[in-house]
Amino acid sequence: MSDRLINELSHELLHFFNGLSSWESSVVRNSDLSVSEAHALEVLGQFGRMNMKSMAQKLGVTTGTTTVTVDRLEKKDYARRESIREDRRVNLISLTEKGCRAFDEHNKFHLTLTEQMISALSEEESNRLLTILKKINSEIF
Amino acid sequence: MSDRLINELSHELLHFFNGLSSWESSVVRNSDLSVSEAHALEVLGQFGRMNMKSMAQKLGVTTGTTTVTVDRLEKKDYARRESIREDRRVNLISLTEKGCRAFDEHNKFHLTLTEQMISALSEEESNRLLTILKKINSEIF
DNA sequence: ATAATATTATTTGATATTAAAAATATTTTA
DNA sequence: TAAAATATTTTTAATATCAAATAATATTAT
Repeated sequence: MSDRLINELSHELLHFFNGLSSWESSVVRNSDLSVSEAHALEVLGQFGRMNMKSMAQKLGVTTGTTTVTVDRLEKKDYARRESIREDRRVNLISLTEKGCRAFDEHNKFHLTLTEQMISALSEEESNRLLTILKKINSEIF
Repeated sequence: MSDRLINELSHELLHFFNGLSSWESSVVRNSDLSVSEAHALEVLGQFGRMNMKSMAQKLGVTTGTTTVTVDRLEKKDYARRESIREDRRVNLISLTEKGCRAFDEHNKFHLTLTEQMISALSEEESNRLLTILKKINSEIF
């Protein structure tokens, strides 16, 4: 594979990633949530109710850290803990009404950004991008 | 533009972004640097010597935060401050030898990831991805 | 059934990181 | 030169993180 392609692509990917990052953090800054709280909200919104351990795994942090994050989300009424009969050690975490609304709201920002991107591309290119991302996501991430 | 395309693309973009994020943070965790230090190193490596203000802008944080980050990079001998005659308020920040090596090292990781992505795609798709990213980067980010 | 082991979540103590405000230093401009 | 603008540092308070210890509960082996 040509070095030129690798280098250029790496450079554009970095630019793209940095663009997404600063866009995301400006959205979060304008919200009621900290970065880690927002991340937790996304995970809960996307994957639904889950216990602390798998939440910690999805977030890539320890369960201790997750406990603190969930405490804060609970205090702000974005999430709740529920215990289950089958295993009294376990807490299932899920979004409250308010949490769901915040997740939807956040999602709208994502959709808006996606629309912006699409409008910079032809319809054919947009479809190609979708195909390409699906491949990369399923094979690498 | 079709809702289906927007939704799917948004979803894949989020997945892609999360994949990149956790990949990046695992690389950083295995290094001598914190996330913000690594970010600063990237900016300095990519854009070269600059003053605190423009560095803060590139990083998307305040100059106060940047001062602290540069302090740490300086202490670890990754970066240095240089003053200039023309304006004694100004410090120009640049990478040391060690900083340059770390930047190159970090860059190698990026190239490796890029190669992985390319190997999941056909040559045509890789070129298409480059074209698409260039468009998005120049028009949106 | 009991004892040993494993799992899940929380708490604690120590650092690291961050943003924002206040203080200081310097340059530019009127 | 005095005032305004700019750049930086310091300080403060909030947040984030981890590792280790603890508590509660489940599971497994004897």
